[in-house]
Amino acid sequence: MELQKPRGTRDFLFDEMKERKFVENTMRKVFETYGYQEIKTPIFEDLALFTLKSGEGIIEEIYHFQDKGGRDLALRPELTAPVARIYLNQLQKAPRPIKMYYFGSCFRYERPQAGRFRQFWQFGCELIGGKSPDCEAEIIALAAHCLEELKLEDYQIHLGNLGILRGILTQDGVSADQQDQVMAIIDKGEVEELEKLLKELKLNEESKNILLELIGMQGHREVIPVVQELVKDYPDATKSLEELEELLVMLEAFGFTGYTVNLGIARGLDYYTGTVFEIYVEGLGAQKQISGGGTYNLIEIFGGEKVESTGFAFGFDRVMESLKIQKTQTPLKGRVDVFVAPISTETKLKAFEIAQNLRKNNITTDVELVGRRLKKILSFADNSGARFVVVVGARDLEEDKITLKDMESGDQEQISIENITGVLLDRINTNK
RNA sequence: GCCGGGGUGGGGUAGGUGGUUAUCCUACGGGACUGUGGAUCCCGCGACUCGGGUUCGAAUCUCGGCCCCGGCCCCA
Repeated sequence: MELQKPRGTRDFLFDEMKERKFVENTMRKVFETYGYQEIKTPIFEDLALFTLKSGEGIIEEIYHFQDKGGRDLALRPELTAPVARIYLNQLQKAPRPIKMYYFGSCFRYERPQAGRFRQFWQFGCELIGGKSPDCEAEIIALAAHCLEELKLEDYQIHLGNLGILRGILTQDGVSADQQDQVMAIIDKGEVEELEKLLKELKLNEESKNILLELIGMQGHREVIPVVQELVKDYPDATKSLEELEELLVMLEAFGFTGYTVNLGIARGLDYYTGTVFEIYVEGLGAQKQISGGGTYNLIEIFGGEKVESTGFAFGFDRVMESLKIQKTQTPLKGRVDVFVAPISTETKLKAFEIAQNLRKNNITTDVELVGRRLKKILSFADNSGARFVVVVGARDLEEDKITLKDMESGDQEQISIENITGVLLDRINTNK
């Protein structure tokens, strides 16, 4: 094998592409139902767009290069930053809230493993300039709606609010930088290490215990009063908790109650502020998360005026994998509905004419281009998934007719050329 | 960057203690069958991941690269 695709990339063949397109189109439909409009941003951007947000360390994981003008560019590792850039460049004065969605591939220089590739796709959205928790409720409902529409069965949507943990830390005088450290460890779920760090930060004993209790807290509505009691002496945390409670009430109105409240969600990113959520599917290997999002403050980091935004993205490849392991069927259509088969070279031109006529009537049609004998054509047509074959032979043509063969039943009949389109449209539509 | 398991025709595989022409299934092309498919039979096409080493001789043993699978790190 001389020519290989780069490490961590994939080719998608016909059937897989059909499945991916089905999922893509389903998501598109749902996002648009909620009033989102699609945007497309460049595959590469200034490297600075990504380092600004995530620090220089991230360069290790970015495909970056210099172009011939010496500009430092990068293949985008994610889509939130480009969307924030678009907002700053062109949409600051657009009527709010702004709802946009995107679908595109991102690139990260990482070691490939289950559910992790060097080129991968994200399908997501951003809602800029709305109000929490209203936006969050709608977005979570949207995410759940997508999965429902895709008929994915087993998944868990976990909700949390970073303001609760941060509220406690702030009140105890833990600086923002130190808080980020704490959140990072919570995100990893390493309790012992967390205790160690909290001791170093000289957090008071009571706050420490509350914090440790909170991050293990998971459940439905009933955890709210429990948390309320725990944080009652922390006004900021209490305020965030109220926001979370409000979110749950709103979610009910949006018709979604299948969530798990999980205060241990921290997200790896520093710019998330309040509500966060993640969606998990079991059995995906080390990468069980198929989606994540929340409310963040990225635009301010980029130097814009403070405007709240909420967003989330599906790891598209992981959604595909989830559907696969849960054996969810996506409809697979054949390549064409009709195959036009000339019996000999004498009838070839007539066959082209007929095929073209069908196509102009929106019937997916293939016509023999290899000059094979009829037997082979029928076999090939069958493999193509064609439901009908139009056999074009000299004998029929003398009467201005063709033979229409139904590949499922094997039945065939003579039909006059002028009626083919009508007959086929009729049968294809009633057969659906 | 680290650890473990792998890599044989287009796809799926057998062989692995070194030794003739590398097995089988499938797909593909042609024919038996010059206007009727998914059946049968015949023929054909086509592979040891790459490079070095050991050896009279390597798909097989050995070292390294590349790639795949899984895990660690990381995960915007």
